Amino acid sequence: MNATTAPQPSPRKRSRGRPRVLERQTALDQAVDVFWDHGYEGASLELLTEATGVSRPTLYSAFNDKRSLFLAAIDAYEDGIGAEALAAFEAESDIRSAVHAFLDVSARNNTHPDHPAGCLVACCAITSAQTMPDVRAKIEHSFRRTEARVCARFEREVENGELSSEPPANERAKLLLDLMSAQAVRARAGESRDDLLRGVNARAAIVLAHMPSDAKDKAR
Amino acid sequence: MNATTAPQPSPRKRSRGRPRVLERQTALDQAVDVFWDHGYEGASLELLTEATGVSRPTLYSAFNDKRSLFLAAIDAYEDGIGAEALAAFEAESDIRSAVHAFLDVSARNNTHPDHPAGCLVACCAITSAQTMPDVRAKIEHSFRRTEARVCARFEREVENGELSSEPPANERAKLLLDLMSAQAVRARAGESRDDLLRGVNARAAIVLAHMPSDAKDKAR
DNA sequence: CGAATAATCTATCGATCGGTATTATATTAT
DNA sequence: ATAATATAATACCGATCGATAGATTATTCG
Repeated sequence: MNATTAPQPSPRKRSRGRPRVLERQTALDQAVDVFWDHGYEGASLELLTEATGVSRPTLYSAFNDKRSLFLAAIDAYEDGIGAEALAAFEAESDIRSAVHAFLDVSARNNTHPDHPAGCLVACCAITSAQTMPDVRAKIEHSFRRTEARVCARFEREVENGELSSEPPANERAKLLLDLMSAQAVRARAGESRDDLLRGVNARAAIVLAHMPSDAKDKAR
Repeated sequence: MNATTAPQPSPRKRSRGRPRVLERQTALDQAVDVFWDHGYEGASLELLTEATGVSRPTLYSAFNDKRSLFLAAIDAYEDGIGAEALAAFEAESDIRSAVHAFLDVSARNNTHPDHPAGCLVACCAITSAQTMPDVRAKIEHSFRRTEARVCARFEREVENGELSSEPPANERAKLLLDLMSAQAVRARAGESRDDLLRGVNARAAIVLAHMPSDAKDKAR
């Protein structure tokens, strides 16, 4: 769970003044789609207020400025859509199903009709990584975390004898994340949902295959 | 070779008026770095004129507007830095060396100290793919082309008996491009040149390995 | 009922955006 | 020289940028 900005008590305490109409999470979800479509620089306050349905000052009272809103939107994405692939991965008991589910959910989210193509993090925030150090740190942390969780699972499966110890679990985890990133790029470049889904089986097989990291191994 | 805008006769004909100081290719190379750093929306005319060293109207006389300049910059990138990995791939006679060179050059370009991190196409233009259809088309075309060239080479190697026919050459090609995209994302997310280069051997081995696309194949 | 409080919106800020009309400058042709 | 021509820079355009001051509205407390 991320806590970049102040929390919002769930059963909101009846307080004195005018009742709040801005629902933080809802507004964030709308903002996510705007940033996802246009990137940070391309997401104007006009687009953001239009999408969230609240005025500029209301948005600024909840989030400090556009930059903070962007960071909060990245968190919201990572806690929501961005977390689904890993959740699906961890929900499967069979490692083959788990890898498949990870890529399948990822592919579907990258081409979901209700959202922009690709991945907010891999396709949009990544652009801002060069100029906004905290965005880069956020992306790096997110990748590291997912990779660590996947790696841990792979290590368990090696112990269970379900996965070969070669290549090492951490390399296998890196590979799975690489293929996730690549799917996002492909989706953003226009690859259709069907095409992407057709590739899931092959990608899952690659991740699960026994592939010695020793480059001298014969390929023929 | 791309020809989005008017060509510039190489031994420029001595013409009547004031001699031209703007060197199209040089200006484009500078513009590439600005877009690469800031993305399309973040690359202001002020940054672009500062980088190219010419004034706004001069830039507009050579390229029609910011959008056209961006498209031309993408072309310049693809014809230059973006073409190096494929060139290195095709320059190697041994397929193992070729795959390694492709990933190695790609990794080095993604972390070159003289340029922004990552890849202009995969990390910056990709953001604009959602809002600028011709950018998306350009990316798609570029990917397709590289993939086709790699695929053709793989097919030849299968005929030569240097590569197994399973997985099919086109899947192997897709995989190599996926790993290239993933390297770009990783570089942009902050992965160091050394870390990236350390992964090249493993990635090359994955591409070269015999990995049946049949998902039922045992992974243990 | 006011008074106090809190959240909202209208209207507007200066700065910067992409883009251009105009003028200045450097060359060749006559 | 002077005219013709081509390129470049100065200065500025309206529009939009992110951000905010101040007025407005809706609620609770006394």
